Amino acid sequence: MTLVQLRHFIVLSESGSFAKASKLLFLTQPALSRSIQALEYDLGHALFDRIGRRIELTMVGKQLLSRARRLVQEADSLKAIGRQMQDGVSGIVRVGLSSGPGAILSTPMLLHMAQHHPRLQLEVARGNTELLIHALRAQRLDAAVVDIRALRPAADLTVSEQVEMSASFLCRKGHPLDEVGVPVPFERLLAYPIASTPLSDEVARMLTERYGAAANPDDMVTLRCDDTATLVEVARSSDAIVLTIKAAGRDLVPLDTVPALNATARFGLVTLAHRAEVPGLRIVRELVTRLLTA
Amino acid sequence: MTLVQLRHFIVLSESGSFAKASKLLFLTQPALSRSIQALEYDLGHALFDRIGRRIELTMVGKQLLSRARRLVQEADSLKAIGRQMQDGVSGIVRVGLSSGPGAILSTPMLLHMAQHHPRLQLEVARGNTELLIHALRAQRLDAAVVDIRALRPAADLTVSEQVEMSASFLCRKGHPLDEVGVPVPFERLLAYPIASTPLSDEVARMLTERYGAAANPDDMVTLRCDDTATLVEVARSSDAIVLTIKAAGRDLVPLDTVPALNATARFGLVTLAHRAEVPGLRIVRELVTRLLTA
DNA sequence: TGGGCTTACGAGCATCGTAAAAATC
DNA sequence: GATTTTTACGATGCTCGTAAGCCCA
Repeated sequence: MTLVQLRHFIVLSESGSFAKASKLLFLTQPALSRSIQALEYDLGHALFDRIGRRIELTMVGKQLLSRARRLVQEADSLKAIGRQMQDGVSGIVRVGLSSGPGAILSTPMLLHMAQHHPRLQLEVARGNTELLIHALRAQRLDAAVVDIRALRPAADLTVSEQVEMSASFLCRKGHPLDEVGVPVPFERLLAYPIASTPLSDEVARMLTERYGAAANPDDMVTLRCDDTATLVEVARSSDAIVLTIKAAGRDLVPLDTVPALNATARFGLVTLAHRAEVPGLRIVRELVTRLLTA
Repeated sequence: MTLVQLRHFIVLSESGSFAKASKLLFLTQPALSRSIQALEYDLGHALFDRIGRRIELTMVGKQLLSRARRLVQEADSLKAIGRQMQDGVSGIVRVGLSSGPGAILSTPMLLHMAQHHPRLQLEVARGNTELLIHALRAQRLDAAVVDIRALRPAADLTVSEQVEMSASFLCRKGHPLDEVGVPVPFERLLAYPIASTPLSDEVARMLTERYGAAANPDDMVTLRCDDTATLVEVARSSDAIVLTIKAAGRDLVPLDTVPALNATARFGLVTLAHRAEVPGLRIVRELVTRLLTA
């Protein structure tokens, strides 16, 4: 018994003749004839009476027809669901965003989903990289977007959609240091509160090499917070200077420090290696790339 | 997407490895591997994560598994119902019995069904041959057991299970004519009431040829009734003599008339030609043969 | 005689099993 | 090195389409 045979059975019962049904099924008459014969043999009983040039459902055929209909319908539904999940237009995706990506992506991502993929559930988790990776490994997340420089390389993780974003010291418009076209010596920054997320050793090393011991984050940073968005808000409403990627605060002013900072952060989408992706992740993936490179 | 593939999917998800599943499915490992691959391709998404030598259901796989289970289960059920109807162990059979067969078959048939096929509905209709054949053509009966000599041959009717049964004049035990081993001249019968169902022209002709004009049923038969069982009961409780098949009244005594009657009735099971039988009819068919030849 | 279903036969396609390769532990 | 999955390849089997046969109006 085959799903194809059941489809033939159904169409034949509806069209009332092998000739018509075979056309509807894009088959030749003999092929349909054999298909029905095979089904009848398999079920152990004739489904149709061949009365001269007319056919008619047998008692058994009538009883089995309704069941065959339901079966085929469910098969179609199963396949449709499979394809739907492939498109990622429905289902659930759980994405973790670390501080920087969170500030840039959270709002536009949720917005985009609400507008363009109403049937796709998106769960955004915020947290530091270590926490997110742990959740990813525990399969409580499907993906995480983090600074991959803060990520210890691991064989069970795959990084994709990597984007490098330039970082800088940022201040509010109208800040005392906001003098257009005028480079600012690093020392002048220290007159203001410096805000930053916890920085990796790599970044700390770069800072001290460039600006001296005073740039050691342990000393330099006065406002430390996991959440970049909060830091940006602080810089926006005060004279505090925030060290972060420029894209996180587009309404803030990047300061031209001397020597130039020339720092970047490298964001990437981390998933478990050798694991099939949740279908909806395809959309998230594209979105992340688009939003970060915009 | 194939039912076979879905079965493979289910077994694989339960066994947890291609190797085990392939053994359970009586397949080689590569065959199973390809089957799953084909299904995954068809559904548009991986169903299993291949993690080293271990496999694990993907999110999509988990969602589709339950549906696949239900689908396969219903397919099995459909097939089972088909086969069950084939065996005829359930369903409904409507059989018409004319006078003679009714007397012999009604009770034992209903009894047998009640005892051995409790899930098979049997409807027994009694009536004369003409009435039964009409009901058969109108598809209000699935079969009729009648004297086929009283049946006008017709292309749309099929006769099977033909059995010839000897008929005789029967009287009760202890009847004045019941003298063991002593043949009875036909004329002596006429001293008693003669009971019979309406007889066909063929039988009438035979009677007059053998015993003379006095044997013309129109004159000879004094008790005429459609129902053989009733006639037998009359003969059982009176001196009436009944002309019918011996099997209809096993407790009655067949009379050795001179010349010998040597009459038979030819019973057969009539169905519509070119029509698939109701499944349960197989059992009825066997039962009729068995009861009539016993 | 024509329309409709079935049987016969050769071709194409899918699935299978065996064997070899790749990958993991 | 052993076990498990995947890929390669030749063989079997199934289903299809064309053509011929059969049957009923």
